[in-house]
Formats: sequence, structure tokens, C-alpha cells
Amino acid sequence: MSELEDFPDRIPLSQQAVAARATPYLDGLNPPQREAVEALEGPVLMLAGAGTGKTKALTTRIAHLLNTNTARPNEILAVTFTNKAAREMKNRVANLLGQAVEGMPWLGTFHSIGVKLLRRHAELVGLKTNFTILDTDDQLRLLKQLIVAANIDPKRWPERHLANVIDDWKNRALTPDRIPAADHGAFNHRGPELYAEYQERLKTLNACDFGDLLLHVVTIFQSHPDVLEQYQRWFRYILVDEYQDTNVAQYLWLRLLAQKHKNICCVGDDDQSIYGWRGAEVGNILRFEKDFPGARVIRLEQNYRSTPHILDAASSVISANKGRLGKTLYTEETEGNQVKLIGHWDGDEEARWIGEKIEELVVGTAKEAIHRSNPRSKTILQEFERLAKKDALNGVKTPEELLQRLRQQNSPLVEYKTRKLLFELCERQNNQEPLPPAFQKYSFEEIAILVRASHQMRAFEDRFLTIGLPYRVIGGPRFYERMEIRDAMAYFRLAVSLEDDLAFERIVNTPKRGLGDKAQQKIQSAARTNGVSLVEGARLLLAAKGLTGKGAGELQRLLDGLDAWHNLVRAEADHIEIAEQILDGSGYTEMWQNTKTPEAAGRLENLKELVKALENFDNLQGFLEHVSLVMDNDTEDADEKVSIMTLHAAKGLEFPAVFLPGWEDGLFPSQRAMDESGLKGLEEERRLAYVGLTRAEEYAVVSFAGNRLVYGSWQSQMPSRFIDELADDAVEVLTPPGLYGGGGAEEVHVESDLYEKASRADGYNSPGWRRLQARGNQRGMSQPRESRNVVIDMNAVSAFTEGERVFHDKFGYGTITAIEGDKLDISFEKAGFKKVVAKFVKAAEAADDVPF
DNA sequence: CGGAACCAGTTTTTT
DNA sequence: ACTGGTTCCG
Repeated sequence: MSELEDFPDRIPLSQQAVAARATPYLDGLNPPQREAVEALEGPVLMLAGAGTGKTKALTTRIAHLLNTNTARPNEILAVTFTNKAAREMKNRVANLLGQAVEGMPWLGTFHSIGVKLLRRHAELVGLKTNFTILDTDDQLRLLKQLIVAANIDPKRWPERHLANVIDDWKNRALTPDRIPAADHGAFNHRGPELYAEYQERLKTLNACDFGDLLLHVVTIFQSHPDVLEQYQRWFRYILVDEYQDTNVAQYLWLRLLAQKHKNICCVGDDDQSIYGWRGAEVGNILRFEKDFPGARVIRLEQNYRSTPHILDAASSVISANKGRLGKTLYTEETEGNQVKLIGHWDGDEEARWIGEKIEELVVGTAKEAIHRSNPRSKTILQEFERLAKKDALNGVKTPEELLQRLRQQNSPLVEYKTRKLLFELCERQNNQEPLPPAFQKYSFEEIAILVRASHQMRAFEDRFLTIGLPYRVIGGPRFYERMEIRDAMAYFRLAVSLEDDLAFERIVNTPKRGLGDKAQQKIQSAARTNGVSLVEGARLLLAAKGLTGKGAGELQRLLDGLDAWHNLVRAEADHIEIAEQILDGSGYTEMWQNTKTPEAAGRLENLKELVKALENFDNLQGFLEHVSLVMDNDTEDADEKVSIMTLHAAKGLEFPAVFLPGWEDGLFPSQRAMDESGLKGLEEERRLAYVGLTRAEEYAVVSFAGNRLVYGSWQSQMPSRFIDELADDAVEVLTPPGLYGGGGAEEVHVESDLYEKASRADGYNSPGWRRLQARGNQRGMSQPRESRNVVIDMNAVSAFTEGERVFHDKFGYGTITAIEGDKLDISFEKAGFKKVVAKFVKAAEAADDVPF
């Protein structure tokens, strides 16, 4: 493989020579970015806060390495976590250099590079070079078999747990022989033993799971210094994205490789470490300077994404964390709205309000007008997304000029000031109506709702469906994880290799062939006693007449089919035709055609799509390899839609307008995170809050609900502690309509006792909340009028007394047992004991008067 | 073998 | 409340 040719050491260009070369791409960088790009030699840690242009710095660094001839493309190892990030990096380097990057063979995800290395040295860990990569399904099925074989009740000890335990060990680069004593008790004391068996099974199956792709490589490096040395020489320059997300195995992998040249540049943000629960070690980034003495630490702190208030809010929350490397984000911008904060009665109400707000933000937007009047504007906007340097817009008068600049600058960042200018430019050209105040109006595409847990999404989907608001859920089930796709893939795998037992198990009775548990066990034992694959075992079983009736005939047909398909693959027949023959010949397509359930049509669609996807590959093998690593789900649909996704999925993205619902203690921060990981868990949740806030460019709303349906029962919720941590000045408190005392004087006439009482009890009077209210009024900001009409009584709680009988909409009648600030302990007659915010409770007599 | 009945586990997720 | 899995029975 030419990409692995061993190059003689080359002396990097002298500083002068570097300077002499054209480096236009350096002009768009701020000083620290530029420093990070130019410090090519030696270890560098780039601490890049959210929205500070870290990808830009990283890609420019690669471009610089190449452009100055310091390194050849194949001497650079650049690792990311996701395929998306890898793709983007490739594109951006190509853009910077003004040409496609010729062979950056070692730019990719940890896993894809891991596979590449492992294929070359598979024999060193007892695998063949054509090993298969298991998906999660296969892995679980295998583990279940082992659990049952070990006489463990899989109901009490589900395979899912074992998978987690093993994954955790692999993340920590622990092979079965190195499990620390502290972990011996894992999985009912059988964990270590089952792990060892599992690894053995994988070896016999000539297979690997995802964790192995890294772990095996580390093992090889550790036990074969000669191999390690070879790669240490090859990879003269190493770059790592999202370093805060690396686990121990990845860390060792990198450290081993970087040991020779020590030209390693890691980019990360300890404040955005949100994957601790799957093995990421913030510690890796925290101790970089110890690992690489003399490391240069460069901080990127100028934020080009968000308005000052949003930045303030995010910074104030994250500052509550201990043990940070410490960065202070700043922006040169001065304009922009505060973060909005609003409380709602319950989750549905929250969804309803957000739906309305979105409509308000979008309907008849200036941007829509621009889109309609100028067909090219969409392209301009897209180009514009890449603009980082605000000076680049100085003197730009027309969209044409702007386009030209964009082409020169090639930068990814967006800031609202330049966006505003773009609006004005387009407007001027098209003689549109004057624009409404900037930053008020958005397209659906520019709005995102970021939730903590995916079950929160349902309320929004329900609501948006009923009001017909277009939305898209990001990060749902992936295409290649769907049942029908996996089944089809199992057939393909078998056609490629008749030895693939796991694939055989998956499809032997799909579609139904009358081969139930009994028949399958016979096949298993026939295979085991003869030491052959399941396909061969089945053949032997049939020859020995060990199977009769319908099942036997069907099995014979399946085997004949498999042989035929396998021969087609070996004869290198057209793989698309093979695929079609497999799907039709096996009866799989027919099975779905005969299924009358509503989703069957969709599944057939997916199968068609799968076959279509094959067109991009030369053969089935290539396709399978790709799919096991690149489980992408980037179905770009061009329609304008609001995005709904989890906070985790939002990392790395940005939106002009962001809604952050569900900020309630227990949900966010998640109770489970706190229970399981204590302070560490809480701090990770806080980083999640930081990630969420920093996704927003111009407009951010934090909201919470007082009541929420959790696992089928109503729970009273307390506003998130993170709300109290938001800097007062950065927040504007909104009062929701529809709440007692809310909705403004126009709507609510304080005339009855009920309302008076409710109004006085209104408001979340946690310390932070009270401060916010006070500040807001005092400074006479754009506090909504209604919130001034509703008296925020500091002694609101006095509306209730201990022992008072009260009524709660969801819980019914109850008696107050204790009062703590605005929080009431109430013993409900039906619902039992609850902690409830005073706002959501009214005196029992009042409730009696008003039928609900 | 297939449907009904029952029961446990419900954060985040890439490769 | 809901799902996915298993078990039990016709």
C-alpha cells in the first residue's frame, strides 16, 4: 500500500521558506488561532471554547502543514469521533487549499483508522485480515448465548448489562487478563470470566466488536514495539479533535503513536465534555501538559457565535463547576437579546407555548421574503454560513461582492452582525419592504429545540403535528439499525461468507420457514459436534435426515439459495443484481409485501433504498465494510423544518434560535446522573447546560414546567438549579399566558378571590428567581407588562399556612405539612406526599367555588 | 407456530 | 404509559 511507504525524514521548511510561501488562509485568523496553526512542531493543546473557531484552526493547521510542505498528506494522522466531523474536515481542508486533498488516508474517525490498522496486523491478535465487525445486535445475541451457557438467568442478568460492563472495560483498555480486582464482582462475579469467553468466541468467529477496533490496536502496539515504531515514524503529525471525549483506550493509542515525534495537536474543551457516561475521560485533557512536557497550551476564547447575553448566561452556569482548565469566552459584539426564561404549568403547556412562539418567530419573515424574491439568496446564505472574519465584509456593497469575498475567505463561522448586513444587502437589491428589527425573525430551519432526554420530544411532536408545524427529529433510529435493513444485511453477509454464523442465526427463520427453536438447536449441535459453521452443520443435518417435514424442505431451499448467491459473489456478478436476487429469492421481500401492518410499506421502501445505496460501491464486501463503520443518517431533506434533538446530539451545531425546555431538577439535571455519579454527574449535566446555551446565536429561551408526566404518573417539578445559576443580567423573565396571574392585564382581570390568591402565590421564589424579578423591574427593562401587573410578593408564601387544606389540579386535595420558601410539602389525599411549588396550589375553598 | 397475556425497564449514543 | 420481550396456551 503506497500510503504506508516509509518516507525518509524530511527537514521542515525554514521559517523564511514558510513565510515566502503564499499563505492567504492565515489572514482570516485571530492571533491565538494563528498561533495554533503555526506552532507545527511539538505538543500543542488547543483549548477552544464553544464557537471560537476550533475546526477552522484545526483545518487550517492541516492546510498549513501541507502547503508549507512540512508534511505529506499520508504523514498526517487526523482523528475525529464522528464520520460527519471527518467529512467536514476533509472538505474544509480541500477548500482551503483550493483543490481536493489528494489522499489524506489517515484522516478519519478513531474507529475507521483503527480498522485500517487492525486489518494490516490482524494475525497479531489471532484474527484473519478479513474479520467482520459486529453490530450491537450481533454482540447482544452472542452475549446472551454465553450467559445461558454459563447457567445464568438472563432475566436477572440481562445481556445488556454484560455488554455495558465489557464495553466499559474495553473503553479502559482492559483485556480479560487485566481486569482489576475491584471489578471482579462485576455481573454477579461472572463478568471477567464471561468477558474472556466472549473474546474467545469472537476470535473463533473471526469477528470484532467496536471496542476491539481500538483495544486490539493498543494491544498490538504494546506487545510489538517494532510495529509501533513503524507507525510512530509514519505519523509525523498527529491532530485530534474533541480531545475531551477520548477514553482511556483512545488516549493510550494516541500517546503511543505520538511518542516519537511528539508533534501532537489536541483540540478540545473540557467544558463540553458530556460523554463521561460512555467512558470519556476529561482527565485526558486536564493532564495533557503532564503527558507532554513542554506542551504549548493555546486558548481560543473569542466567540464568534453568540450574543453577549447568551455568552454570559452560559459562562455563569459553567463557572459553578470545579476543576476546569478555565477559559473566559468573550465577544466583540455588543447587541443582542437576553436569554428568555419562562415557566409553564406542565409539559404540554410548554410545548404549546413553544409552538406558538415559533410561529411568531417565523411567520412572514423577512428572510422568507428574500428567499422568494431572490432565488440565489439561499445559496448566498449557505455561503455566508462559512464566513468567519467580520472584517471581510467591510466595503462589501452587493451580494455579488459578498459572494466573491466568501469564496476568498472560506470560513465557517456565523455572527449575527454580518448576517444582518446580508439581509440589508439583499433587501437593498430587491427593494423589499424595510426589514423588521434584526434578530427577531427566523426560518424554521434556524430554530432548534434541545431536550435532555428523548422522551421529552413526544410532547413537541404531538403539538407540532396538530398545529401543522414542520419539524424534524435529529438522531432517531438510524437507517442501518432498522430491522429490515439488518435482516437484508445479514443475507448479504452470508452471501459473502457462508461462515458468518451470526448472520445465519439472524435469518434462518426470517421469513418464517418452520425452523423454530428445536430445529435451530439441532443445527447448532450438528455444527458444534463437527466443528463446522452453521451452514455446514445444517447441510450435515439434512444429509443425516435429522430434520423432517416442512422445515427440512425449507432449509434445503435456503441452503441452495445461499450456495447460489455465494457463487454469484465469487463470480463477481453485478452486486446490485445479486442483492435483488437475494431479497426476492429468499422470500424476504414477499414477507413484507404480505404484511398488512401500516409500517410494512415503509420497510419495503427502505429495502429499495438499501439496494440503491449499493450503487455507490463496487461490490457487496465493500458495502458491508462501509456500513459497519459509517452508520450515517444524514438524509438531507431540503424542506424547512424546526429541529428537535437531544442536547448531546446538538454538540457541534449552532442555531440562530434555540429553545431549551425541561429545565427542572430531576429531569435536567437528570436525577439518574446525580444518583449514579454524584457531583461528577451533576457537573457533567452542567456542562450539558453550557453546551445547550452556547448552541444559540441570537435567541435562546430556557423553560420549565411545574408538572410533568413521568413514566405515566404526574410529578411536581422544581425549576432546575441551573436556572438559579444563570447570571441575572443575562436573563429576561417572561410570564406565561394562561397561568394564574399571567397573560397580562388585558386577559386576566383580578377580580375574584381565586385570582387574587393565585396571583400572590405566583412566581417562582427560589433565590435566583426572586433576584431576577427584582432586577428586571428595577432596571425597567423590557419586562413584559403582565409581570409587573402581577405583584411578585416577596412574602408570597404567606398566602398559605401550615395545615391549610389546598387543591392541586393534578393531585387533588391535600394538606400542607411544611413550608419552605415557595416550596410546600403537601400530603395529598389521593396522590400521597409531594413537594410542590406554591404557585401550583390554591386554597381548597377557592377551588370548591370554581368547578374545573 | 402464532396470538394473547404478562412483566420489567425505561438518559444521554458513536463507531 | 409504553415498549419489547418472554411465556403460555390453543
